[in-house]
Amino acid sequence: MSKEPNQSEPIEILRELGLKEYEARSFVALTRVPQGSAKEISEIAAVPRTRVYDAVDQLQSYGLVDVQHSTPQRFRAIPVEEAVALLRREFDDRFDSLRESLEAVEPVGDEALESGANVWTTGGEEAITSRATQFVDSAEEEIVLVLDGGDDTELTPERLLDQLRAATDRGVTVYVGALSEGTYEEVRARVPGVEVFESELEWLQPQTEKESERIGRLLLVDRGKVLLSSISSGSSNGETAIWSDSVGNGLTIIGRRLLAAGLDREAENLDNAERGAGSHGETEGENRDG
Amino acid sequence: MSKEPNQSEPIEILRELGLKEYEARSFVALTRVPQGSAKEISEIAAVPRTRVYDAVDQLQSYGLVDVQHSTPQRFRAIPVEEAVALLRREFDDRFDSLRESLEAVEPVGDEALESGANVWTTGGEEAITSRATQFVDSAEEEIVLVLDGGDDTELTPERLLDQLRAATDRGVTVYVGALSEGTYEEVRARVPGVEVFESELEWLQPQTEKESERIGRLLLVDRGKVLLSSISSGSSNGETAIWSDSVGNGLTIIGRRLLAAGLDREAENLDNAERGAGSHGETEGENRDG
DNA sequence: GCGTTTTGTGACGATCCGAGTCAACTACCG
DNA sequence: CGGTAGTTGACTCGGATCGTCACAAAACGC
Repeated sequence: MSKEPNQSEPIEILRELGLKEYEARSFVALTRVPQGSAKEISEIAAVPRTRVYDAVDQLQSYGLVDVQHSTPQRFRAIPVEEAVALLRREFDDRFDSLRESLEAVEPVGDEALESGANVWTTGGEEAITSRATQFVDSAEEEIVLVLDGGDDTELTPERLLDQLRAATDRGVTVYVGALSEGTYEEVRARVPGVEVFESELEWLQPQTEKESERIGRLLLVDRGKVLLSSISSGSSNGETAIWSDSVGNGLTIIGRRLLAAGLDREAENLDNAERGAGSHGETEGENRDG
Repeated sequence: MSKEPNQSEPIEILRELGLKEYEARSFVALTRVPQGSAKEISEIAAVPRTRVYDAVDQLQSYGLVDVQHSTPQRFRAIPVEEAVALLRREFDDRFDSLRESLEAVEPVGDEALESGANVWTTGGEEAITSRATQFVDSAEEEIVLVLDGGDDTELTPERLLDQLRAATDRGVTVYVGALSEGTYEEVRARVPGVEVFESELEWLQPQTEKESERIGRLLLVDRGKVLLSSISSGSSNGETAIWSDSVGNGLTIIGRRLLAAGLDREAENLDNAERGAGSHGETEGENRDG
């Protein structure tokens, strides 16, 4: 990927950090040359000459470039190291302010929070991992985790594995169903006390080729909390998860049944437990392939 | 209901972090209540009800809120702590990527950099302090620093004072002209070996009341490097500095003469040194306004 | 069961900001 | 003195966002 230095990447990032197109382009151009005039910048950055001045003016007020008020003017970017450090500090301050101000105005609601009584959905790999970690943390007896590993995304980050091990250490039984060799080995190595089963859950993977979504992770904690994430390969957002921490809802029933195929080797009796519940048919019977 | 004026601050910050107006408002509203429906959010956040859905949808893809797909839908913000951490991580990644990509494409220029041969201007307190610190660091013999302290802005941050002391430790003579009592004392306490003079430089402060700019700091290093910053009280950007690290230009001459009033007590002879130079005028006399 | 209210989805116009172009003004050079 | 290059400001255009509305679907009350 080092074929053609994609100089559009830093521009993109700088835009995300709040710079305008011209500002970002001009700055990147300036980092590629010891110093430059408006004309040179215009040529390197593909920015209209007459707009370079505005852009650089802004950049200067940010402290990212130095300006020489000669004729013609000459511009110079501060070292990359310095620039990144500058921006980082700036945003760090914002994060601090954000937390303060958010915590300051938070109290408004008076109703007690009725935590976990239904099914929620969460987006974003980070947030989902966070939720999964919380679930694992709260486990008292049993954890069942099925992963569709062996791909690009990192569904088993350090902290999640750490929490899994912590769970085993405190006596929680951990079952892991791995759908790929890599995940299988990795989990086994990191979490010694785990019970790994190569489940018969291959059907979790795309059943119809056309579908652009596939299962990411499936987590069942203490037979009451369930998290199921899907990953859309489309251009839209990445991982989305539905989860619940309350027992007795449809999702839990489904989750149990999904896991039953792999679990009944380990604990056959539990299968019976919700077989009764399943027999009268959930309305949630989505995706029941023929 | 009750609109506290300060709840607009987190919204502002969130916008700076890339969220849209409605997204920011909705999120802040959600942090103020354990959970809420679209209607409630609409009322708290002053966002059109029908647009709450779009906003929350985005927030969910960011991982900042959880969505309950019931009827009516219910929304819930992740804890503030978590949200800030999430955003912080996200931006940290961007900074890393930025640095990598910037350093990857940097080499383009072929002309050797002719460092410091003229007058530059820099914007932003951070960047200016950075530049000043570099100057102090490079000092070998003498440092002259005049501060207009006694105000809101922090023109003498820790690191600058530290560098000043380091300079004295390595044998550099440091003169400090303090225009206010507070600055005077602070510098004296932090930098033991310093020569402090209460200069006759009061004229550095606004001479005409209408002017909205005043001198921030004036730094002269080794009789060759000069940094002069002004602070505009206006609505525009804050501190701006002009500086040069080359001897013999007009700014240096001016800077020396400016300091002469305070310095000739300490070293009267130097005043004569550039009196001759100033008389016949430099060719670099750019910006010779008036 | 039926009508009303609330909720969710989509579309539409208004508005704002940034991108891009142009022309005029100023400073430098021959 | 005229030509060239540099610099600034004003202008148009387009896309994104804001704000409103209309309508279908679902829930609720009688």
